[in-house]
Amino acid sequence: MPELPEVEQLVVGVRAAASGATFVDVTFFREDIREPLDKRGISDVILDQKITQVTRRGKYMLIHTKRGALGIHLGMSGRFIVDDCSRVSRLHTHVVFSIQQKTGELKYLHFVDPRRFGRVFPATKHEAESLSHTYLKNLGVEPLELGSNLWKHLFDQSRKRSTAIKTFLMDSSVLVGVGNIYASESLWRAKISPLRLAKDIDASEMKRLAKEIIKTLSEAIAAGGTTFRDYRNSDDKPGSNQDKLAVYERDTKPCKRCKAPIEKAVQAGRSTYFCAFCQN
DNA sequence: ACATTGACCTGGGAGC
DNA sequence: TGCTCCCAGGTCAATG
Repeated sequence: MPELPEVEQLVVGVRAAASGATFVDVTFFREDIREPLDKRGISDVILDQKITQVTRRGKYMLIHTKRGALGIHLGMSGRFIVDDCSRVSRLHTHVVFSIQQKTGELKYLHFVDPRRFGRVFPATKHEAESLSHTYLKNLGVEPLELGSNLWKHLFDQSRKRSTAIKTFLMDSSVLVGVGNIYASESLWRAKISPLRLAKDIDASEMKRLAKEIIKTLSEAIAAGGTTFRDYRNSDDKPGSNQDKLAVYERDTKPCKRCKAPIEKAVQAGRSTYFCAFCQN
């Protein structure tokens, strides 16, 4: 569900509310989310601990304390809402964290996830700092951190990959943060067909693609993320980037560049949207 | 090592 | 209205 821009938005919101605050309580309402909640481990890492920083790695948010970090992944339908109220007013609220801000004010972090594909987990200090936790250790590069070197990384990693370029972009061991929406959007902007094999993309095409990935993600962050269905930021508000999408869920509608009808294909079990006329 | 598929869940929309 | 079927911003284990 949320891809890099959405998680980045979330991190900014949680950082604003939680930096310097202290975890004072946690209540678990449901333990059997994707991985059974490690209540003991979570409590050990956060309770009575001050929040030192809030960071993002790929689609994971990490809320750090002196003892380690609380890891959050929203899966497809998760929300993480900063609320003034502890009352569980939303269906599928699985965990509520109570924090006390520096001002003494209490805030409540609600983890809500209907489909339960998300994750809430503890990481030790070492696992959090060296990113060696099981969920973090195999993640590929951060597109926005690599900048102008991104194309070279993608180029090198793809030389022997006979999978489609779109599927390759969504491989989190290569590159993090690009999911189903932004993979389609970046390829449209770069005028590259999602159906082509990764190894067949030449250097100049990969430069174009890398540049468009960075632009696509950055613009989506600036627009507050993309809300198709479930995504909400930490204030429980939708983003506005869905209004700017060129191809995602626009099949049969005219291409914004050449007016040919946008097509839909299925790759690795996921829908891909593209213009067969101007993406080559 | 790499590619593909199915499994994990609930909710909403389309079609009958 | 109500039913069934299909689809959805992601990962990961299992299989070839």
